[in-house]
Amino acid sequence: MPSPQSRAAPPPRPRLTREAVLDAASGLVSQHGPQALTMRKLAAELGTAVTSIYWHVGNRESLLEALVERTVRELGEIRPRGSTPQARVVSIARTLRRELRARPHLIAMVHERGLTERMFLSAQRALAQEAHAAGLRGARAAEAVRSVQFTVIGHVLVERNRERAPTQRPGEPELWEPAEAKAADDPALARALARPPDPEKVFMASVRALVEGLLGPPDPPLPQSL
Amino acid sequence: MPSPQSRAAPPPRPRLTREAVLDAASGLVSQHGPQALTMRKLAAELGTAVTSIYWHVGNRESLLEALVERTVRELGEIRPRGSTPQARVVSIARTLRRELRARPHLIAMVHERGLTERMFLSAQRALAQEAHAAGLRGARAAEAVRSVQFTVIGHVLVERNRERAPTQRPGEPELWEPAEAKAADDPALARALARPPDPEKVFMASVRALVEGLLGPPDPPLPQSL
DNA sequence: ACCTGAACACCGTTCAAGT
DNA sequence: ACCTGAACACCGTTCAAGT
Repeated sequence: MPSPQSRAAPPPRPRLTREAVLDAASGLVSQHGPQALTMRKLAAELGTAVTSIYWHVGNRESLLEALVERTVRELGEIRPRGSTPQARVVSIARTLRRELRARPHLIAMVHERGLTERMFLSAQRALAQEAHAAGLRGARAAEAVRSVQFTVIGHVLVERNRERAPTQRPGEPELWEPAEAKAADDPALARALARPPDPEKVFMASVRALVEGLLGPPDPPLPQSL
Repeated sequence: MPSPQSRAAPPPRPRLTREAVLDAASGLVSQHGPQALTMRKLAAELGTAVTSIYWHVGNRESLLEALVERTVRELGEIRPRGSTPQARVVSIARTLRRELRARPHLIAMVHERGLTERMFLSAQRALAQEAHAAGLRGARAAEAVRSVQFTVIGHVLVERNRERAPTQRPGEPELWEPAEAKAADDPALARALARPPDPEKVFMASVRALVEGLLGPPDPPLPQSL
């Protein structure tokens, strides 16, 4: 007898709980996407009747909502690094990108439910501080904050889009092949566009150019030996 | 007798055709989103048996694929306007934004299937030309093209996200209310962030800043009186 | 308070049969 | 070549009934 107080009871399946349901659901979604989450599969995974799940989480839609809510909450505080406002804004952008890319399916669900922006509120505060430090004030500073915010979120969405893309015909390679390239005035440009882009490079180049356009070039942090 | 060759035939329902199926499906999707497109509703709309549809389009998934294909094809050629490369790039960005926002549901489907980028190939060509005209060459020009491309697509995705968003609690207004604003060093900034952003303004500010960061300030088109 | 199976109304898809 | 209804395997959800 493994446990003294309950003899002959069926194996120690712990009581079904809302948390257990969410965990199992999160597992299904993380691995195979939300379409893999059916109430019947979930029940099988949990070893309960389908209808028990309804008692704990209401219905499928509010189950998904709970998962999204959890994901939004999980995205932690942002700690900017760097010695100039420009560098710190770039570091915020970088951190956000990394966090988002770690949870593709769940982030997609957050996006579908229109909560992407809410997930970014703490980042928004950090950006506001840096805009202020760079000398921007009032409405202009707010505009800069939002430009960075929209651009970062946007790039992450575009990247995700590219990753899910099936092989595209006609794709960039075909369209920028030598034939076209000869006609172009810049063969090196044509060749570069024929290669698949490095999304991280594009992201960093965009963010740097945007930040410079918004905040201007950084002040030299210290008088150098010159 | 309305038509001589066929007396007593049931009303002149024209033969079911692939095009008719696509049109009806497109209507359902455009108005109520892809989840409103069920094979049974579609059949009812067309006045045929559910199974007839399968003969013409295969199955639901390839029907949706055909709709997406159509949408990608419909996005026309881009005609840049303006007298400097900078202005022309901005005009390209503007046009793309408008085209995309005219077909929200279909564009979302293009996005879900990872074809957003393919839809942008003609725009990419136009951007490459402008980057070249601005003096960028080779890999640097390609990077600029992609920065603009990613940024524009990204902003459109973010905007769509915001539009579908349910009212968010806690939202920006609550989080940037006076209480917080007092603590901030810039009350005007806090007030500006408490107001809902004007997406068009954010878009234009981002694109302008990005283009300046990438291409530099435009040359004066003509020597001015000074 | 928690769990259950039966039943309902919906799906997409296949298939043999019609014309 | 085109269209049909019946049937299958799957859904999410409700509900009365159990403990």
